[in-house]
Amino acid sequence: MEKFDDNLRQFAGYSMKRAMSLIQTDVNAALAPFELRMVTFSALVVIADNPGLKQAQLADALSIERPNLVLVVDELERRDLILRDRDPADRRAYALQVTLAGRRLRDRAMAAVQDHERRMTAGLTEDQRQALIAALRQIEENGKADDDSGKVSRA
Amino acid sequence: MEKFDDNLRQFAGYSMKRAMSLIQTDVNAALAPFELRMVTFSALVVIADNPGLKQAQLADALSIERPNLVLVVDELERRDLILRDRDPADRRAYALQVTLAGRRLRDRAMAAVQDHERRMTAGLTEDQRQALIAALRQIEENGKADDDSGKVSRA
DNA sequence: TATTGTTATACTCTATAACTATA
DNA sequence: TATAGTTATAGAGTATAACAATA
Repeated sequence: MEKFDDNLRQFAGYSMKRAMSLIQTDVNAALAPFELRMVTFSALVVIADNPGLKQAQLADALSIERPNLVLVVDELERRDLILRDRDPADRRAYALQVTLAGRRLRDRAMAAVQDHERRMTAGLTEDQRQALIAALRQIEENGKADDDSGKVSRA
Repeated sequence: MEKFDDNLRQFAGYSMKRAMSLIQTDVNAALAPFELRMVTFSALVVIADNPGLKQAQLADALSIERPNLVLVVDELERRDLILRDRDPADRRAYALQVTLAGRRLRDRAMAAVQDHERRMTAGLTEDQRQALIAALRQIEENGKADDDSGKVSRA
């Protein structure tokens, strides 16, 4: 049963949209006990791994627009998980730092997300999981290349 | 450069979100000449492949909520790409049918989406592309199973 | 002039409750 | 009472323009 969409299943994007929707639901449930969402978790991890990062750099790393990042950083700062140090060399910019509480929450959330990953990729071998991630990165590279060439030809 | 998010790259969901965002942009650009979006294209294809389908069945097949499907079907009907036949056996329901114009537009849009698929999966062998789709379907099954068990234990 | 962070805003996607007409 | 389609609405997520402070 449920083969109404057979013709769409030839497209990676179609299955990806469906898989992504379920992953989003599952990871948000996994992060709910920590009052984190996918984007706040991602920001927390990247800040912890890259002390002194500026907001613009973080937005670029996570591929989100700067205005949308402001509320994410606000939320992490309000909960004392990170702090906004002033960059002495450039007083416009913040140097983002994780706090001890932030590091501890990240560790617990990271374990929960790893559980989530194991749940969602159950039935795949580790090789298959790595091949999946590699294929997704290839698509990302292809998409970025198209994006760039579009920008260049428009410019 | 740009390895700020190395720690997040171990998660399929993280790379998937990034790949999906670029796919969405690219497929919408590919469908723009036909004034279709991903969801209207998908609905058109499934209706064409399953004449007489009811809206509730279509919503279920595409995993979108019934209220959100209404505007999608409205749009396709307004453009005379599909029509809403009344089901004589159940006067509450519509039997959705593709029109000749709808079939023709679907054919042209399908070719454009196949081009898009080739562009986005460039650099992958056909085996790798098929493995990607299989892995995504496995994740979808895992996510559905979790979803269901959640519902059961809550019920 | 250009850039950092910010505000305001708008548009899409998604989810739920409640209605109507039929069953 | 349950279901098909609909309406209204609210919440995310995402994108752009424009501003103040600083470079």
